[in-house]
Amino acid sequence: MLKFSKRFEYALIVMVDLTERESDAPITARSLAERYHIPNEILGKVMQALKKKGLLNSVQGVKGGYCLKENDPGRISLYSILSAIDGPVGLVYCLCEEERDRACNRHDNCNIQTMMVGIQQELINYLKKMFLSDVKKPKI
Amino acid sequence: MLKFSKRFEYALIVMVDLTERESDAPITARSLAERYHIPNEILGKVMQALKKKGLLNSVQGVKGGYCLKENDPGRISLYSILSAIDGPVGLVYCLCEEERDRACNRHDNCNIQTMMVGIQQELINYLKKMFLSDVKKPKI
DNA sequence: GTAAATACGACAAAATGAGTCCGGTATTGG
DNA sequence: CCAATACCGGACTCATTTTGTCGTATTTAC
Repeated sequence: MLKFSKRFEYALIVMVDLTERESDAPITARSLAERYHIPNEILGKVMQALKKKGLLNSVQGVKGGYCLKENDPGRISLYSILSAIDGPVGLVYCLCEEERDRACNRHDNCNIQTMMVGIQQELINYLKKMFLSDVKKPKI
Repeated sequence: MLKFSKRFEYALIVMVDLTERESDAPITARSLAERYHIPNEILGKVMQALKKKGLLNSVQGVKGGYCLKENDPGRISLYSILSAIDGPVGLVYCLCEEERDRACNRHDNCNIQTMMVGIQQELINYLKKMFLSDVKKPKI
């Protein structure tokens, strides 16, 4: 039904939260989970994924936690967050590199592929141009 | 994972097909299903939905079938097709009128709502501006 | 050493989507 | 009239995906 995943929502929430903090002391996943009413373990995995993709740094052990790798919210695009969590954007299977095998069997007589490419590109371009710094002032 | 539904793909395929025909004689759902390798009953329901939403006309009985209600492909927007099949676009539950009850429990301290509204509006605007006549010449 | 935290994999539960089956109604053509 | 065709629509199953849970390591501050 064309919905963002919860995981992406969670990721967005914590990324925005982290950009709004002054201190860059590491924040635990647990404290963020409690603050935003997100299941603990889930948020843990989401943040691990964000770390793996180079969006967050992590510190293990007591007093550990996560903090932004790139501190300038004007350089963190929504696209980087989305693709970190949900993998590469592919509105239909045949446009998703890693899922080509699940594509339809229309191939040569597919009459909508060109259109799909256009829609997808438009969406991706927009998400690449939207940064966390744009939160309060959405581009119409 | 932010994917269009198969039903929407199917709807798009048949709508494009119908705009490319010269004759406006009704086409059976079955023949289109066979042509594009789409399960018969599924396509039937998709086209029924398109009819209900005023995008197609239908003729019952032998020699019956479906044809476009609006013949000018420059007046059929992708948005009208998407919302006919998948209901109103709502990238997250809290932005979907009919699913407010499933929204999160962050409410007042949700820090991403403004951003979400922006993304969704951008997508909707684009889909409203894209018509079937733009199929072969996608806007970059 | 213990407690608190990340890291990670396997699993369970819930939600969604895709597809099937059934019977009904309308219309054409013989 | 009758049979065949095709639209209509609801209930259901099945598969996939998403979401969430559990358990267990590993790291580190104190």
